[in-house]
Amino acid sequence: MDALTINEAAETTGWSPRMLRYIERIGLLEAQRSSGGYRLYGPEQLQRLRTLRELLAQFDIGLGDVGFALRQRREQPLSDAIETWLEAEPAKPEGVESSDWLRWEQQKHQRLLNLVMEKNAA
Amino acid sequence: MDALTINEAAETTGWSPRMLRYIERIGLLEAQRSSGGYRLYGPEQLQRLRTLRELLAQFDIGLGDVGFALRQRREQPLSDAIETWLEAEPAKPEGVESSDWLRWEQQKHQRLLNLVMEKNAA
DNA sequence: CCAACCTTGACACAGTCATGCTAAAGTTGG
DNA sequence: CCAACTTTAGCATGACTGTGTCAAGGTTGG
Repeated sequence: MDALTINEAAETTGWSPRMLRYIERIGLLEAQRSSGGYRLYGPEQLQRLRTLRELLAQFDIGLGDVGFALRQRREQPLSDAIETWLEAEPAKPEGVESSDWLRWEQQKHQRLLNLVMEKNAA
Repeated sequence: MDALTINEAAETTGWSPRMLRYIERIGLLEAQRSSGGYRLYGPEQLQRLRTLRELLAQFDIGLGDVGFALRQRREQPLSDAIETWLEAEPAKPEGVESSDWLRWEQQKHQRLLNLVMEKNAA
């Protein structure tokens, strides 16, 4: 069972010790602890830390993004809600073409009426 | 076909006109355009805008988070990469208990050796 | 025992996010 | 034609992100 302390781990993974603590703090990867409280990184953790770097660089995303992805996979309702919202998206409002748009605003009255109704409905 | 202009849409959805443009800019929801370039929000868009507000409030997330979710569902490789990375997570390093940790660092020599080897491997 | 390393906490700072507001210029519709 | 509204672009800001660094105080292991 080999395990590196934070500075050693930092050196092998390319992260700074500061960032290793930060990464742990935002819930992305936590290290074992020695009885005295020292963080101890095993080979598996080290690998994951390196992979994480590649991940961020390759797609130009941030730690927060990965953190959010993690949250999504943990909070199903959140994931569902977002999924639902995005689902209604690909429907690029078709069927409303030029001919219709020609009188798109024939009378503001109607629109304002809707506006009011929507207000009351809310 | 009713459609509201940006200020009207802002009023009914609770967003500010500024934010409606911002939401469009980050790719979350785009409105139709009049021949002159005015944004026109249909009932569907208005509903989605309201839903979006609830979504953010209910889970305390930001527009950027939704934007990231959108990006994930569009860029499969990104989604896969993150999924893969997260997958290796639930494995809370089991099998390494007290007894093992008692001599977790019996000799730094071994660890430093590993460190060097890892370096060379990289 | 003690030099070397680690821990948490705090101050710092450039960069991004979410917003507002203003200016210059074009659109709309009565 | 013109008042009212919209568009894009830019400056501004408070809050948060990612990162460094320093201080005071424990841990480790030879």
